[in-house]
Amino acid sequence: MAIIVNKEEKRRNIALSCRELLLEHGIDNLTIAQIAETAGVGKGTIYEYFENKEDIVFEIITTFTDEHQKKLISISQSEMSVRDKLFHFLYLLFENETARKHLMIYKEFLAISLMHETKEMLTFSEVCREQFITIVNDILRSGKPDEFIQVSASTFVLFATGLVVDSRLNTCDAEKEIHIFLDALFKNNTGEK
Amino acid sequence: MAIIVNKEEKRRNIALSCRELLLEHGIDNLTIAQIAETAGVGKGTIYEYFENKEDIVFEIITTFTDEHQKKLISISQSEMSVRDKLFHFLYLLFENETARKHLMIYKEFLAISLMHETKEMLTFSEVCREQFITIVNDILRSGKPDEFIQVSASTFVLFATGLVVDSRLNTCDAEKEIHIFLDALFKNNTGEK
DNA sequence: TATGCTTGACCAATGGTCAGTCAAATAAGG
DNA sequence: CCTTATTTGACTGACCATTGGTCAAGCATA
Repeated sequence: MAIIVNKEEKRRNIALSCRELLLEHGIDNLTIAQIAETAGVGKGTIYEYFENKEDIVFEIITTFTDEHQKKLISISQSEMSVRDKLFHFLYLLFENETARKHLMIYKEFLAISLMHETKEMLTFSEVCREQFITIVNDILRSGKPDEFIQVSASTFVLFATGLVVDSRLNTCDAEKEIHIFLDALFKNNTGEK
Repeated sequence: MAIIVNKEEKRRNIALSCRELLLEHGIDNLTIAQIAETAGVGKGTIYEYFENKEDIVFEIITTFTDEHQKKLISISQSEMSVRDKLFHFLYLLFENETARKHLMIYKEFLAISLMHETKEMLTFSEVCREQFITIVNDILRSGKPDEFIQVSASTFVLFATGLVVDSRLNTCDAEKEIHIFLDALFKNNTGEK
């Protein structure tokens, strides 16, 4: 017999070694040749571990979303008020330069996912959505009675998606829009007419 | 002198002749060769009237969005209640097979726009967003006093964008989500705690 | 004839393939 | 236990097909 490599691990390692490359070039300007070179393997080897280009990009993006999820959960479990938690949940992708790079990657992932609705893409997106909804529900339930607001987590997540997409426009200031959204929710909740 | 053609008109005609082609194949599986053949011109001619592939797709999509805008305005000017207007505003892209095809096109436009943030794309998206906001504001203002709800038009449009994107997922039932969203807005408005 | 529209052969870039090579582990032979 | 042969999975990069985009030549009309 010959060498047996851990396919999963190597797959992950190739992905990890190309994170910076993806941040620098964006999905569309990333070539397989670059990926192979950066990972230090031949072009053919890439196709030993990945189905196609999407598959690689997908794996790299997963390394980012894993990080993002952890941060969201840490926000959910923090000691902030419900409103502050919700704000940071939404604002996490905008709060600094690094976050904005991740936002860019996430937008490009959405782009691919919208254009080629492959089964893997959809499944992954569904899982992410479910996780987001779970986290928002945790946040909503974590509040004291006077912090209770009446809004479905799924509505919240839809707003978040819209924010990611439309934040590319100059006329859409993410921070401002989040505050407007939250103001509406919390103001309506005070019972005023 | 030789023939002088109306560039704008020919551009538009090429776009119009390729609407079905786009609906059938989707953006990514649409080739310039197909476009040229369908439009009945040589491949080189395409580049006489369009900068690049995006530019063509963009023009075709414009023929769809123009239609969509008109329908939205007609909803805005109808005699429905504010809630019904808002519902149809959001549900317009989901209500039948034809609409869903347009939805598909719009999603692919978003995909392109997210991946290549060219100046033209952004400008076009900004204009659309402004128009949507104007229409929603018209709807909100058209209500009788007892229909008044406190929500910013931009929040509404962000939700709409999120809905377009996430509607590709099985776990996101557009009609249901719209009702949940509107329920929250109109329920909160009754002043209950 | 002059002008400018039209064309399709051609080019470059790139995602993906595959026949061949390499090297480690095992088997066989002494 | 050492040496050699063999097997087999990993790896490679030249090559292929597709396709977006170019351009020199041709064509038709005023």
